[in-house]
Amino acid sequence: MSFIDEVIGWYLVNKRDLPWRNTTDPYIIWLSEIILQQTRVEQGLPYFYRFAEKYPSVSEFAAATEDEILNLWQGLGYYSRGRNMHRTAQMVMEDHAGYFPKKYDELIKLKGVGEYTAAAISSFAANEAKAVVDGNVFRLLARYFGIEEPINSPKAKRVFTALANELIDEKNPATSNQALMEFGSLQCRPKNPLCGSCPLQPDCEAFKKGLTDILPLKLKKQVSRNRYFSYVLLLSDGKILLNKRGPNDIWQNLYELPLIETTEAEDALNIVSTQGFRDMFGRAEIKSVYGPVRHVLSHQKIHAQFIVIDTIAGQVDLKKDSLFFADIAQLEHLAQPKLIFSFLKKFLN
DNA sequence: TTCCTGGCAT
DNA sequence: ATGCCAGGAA
Repeated sequence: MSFIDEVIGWYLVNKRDLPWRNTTDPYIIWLSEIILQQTRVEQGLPYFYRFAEKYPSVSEFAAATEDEILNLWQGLGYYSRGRNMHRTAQMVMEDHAGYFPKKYDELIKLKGVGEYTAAAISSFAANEAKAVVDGNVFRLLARYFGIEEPINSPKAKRVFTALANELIDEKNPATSNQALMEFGSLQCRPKNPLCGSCPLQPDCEAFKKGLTDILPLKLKKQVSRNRYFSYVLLLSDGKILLNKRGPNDIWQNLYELPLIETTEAEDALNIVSTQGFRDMFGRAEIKSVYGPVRHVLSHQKIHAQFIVIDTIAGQVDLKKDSLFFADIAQLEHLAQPKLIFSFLKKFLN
């Protein structure tokens, strides 16, 4: 039996029953695929249900505000996915009369939809024979064929996509694609792959050569930079001072506390005497300090401390127009990075 | 603690 | 080539 037939046979027996596998609605499939980018099924599943329920079709999604989308997205990470989805929903309403596209060539034009997602939606919704190549497929192919090209090298995507397109079952592209990913995810998993029960074991190059632990090869990522965030918590009359983050940095359009950033770790006492702090708050009394709290992103390590201060609201200078007072009760409607909402949740309760 | 996983945009 | 996020595993 051929490689792909083995994998499909395994899939039909072992597949998980996931909600987006029981539909050919490209909107629902798109929803699930974007949520599942860089995200585990178990983590994405509750978000998928929330989005599918609140926005049953692309028109409801497009009618929402970006704040509403990001609020529902809160905690999932990679927030550009949420922002791009919002723009894409509006593109679909305007350019496609509300009919979500299902052909690869149209899908690839949408914001946040790259080669993988376009192949996934077009094959699942319209049985287009485009091979999906996600992390699971990279790993499975690298091992089975003993490919030593690092999967994050510049040419890797070309090489693996070409191979996957040769292997795809042209008669059942949707099942073929699902099967490859599910097999990679559950059987040929990153750590401790289940070679003992693997139907591909006899022909697997990595297994035969004892290379399952080192394949796929991956170039080392560079070190991350340190950033020191001193957040200022100012409560006044049941209101809290917030900042909406802007472009060209992490957490775009999300809400956080007012922030003094420094290049080194600084004591809270030094922070309140910086020009940036004085501009915003004038003189203030430090009531307490929490931290440091470390928060790791792909290329940055955030060292945060939270400085609780006391001052008179009237003295606060809101000249930075991204600063504003919000009702505490309003907080749950404003999307915040995990670092912020975890702290506020703990502090305010 | 540290390490690792995971698509797209620029 | 590099930045974006969170959480599970080691």
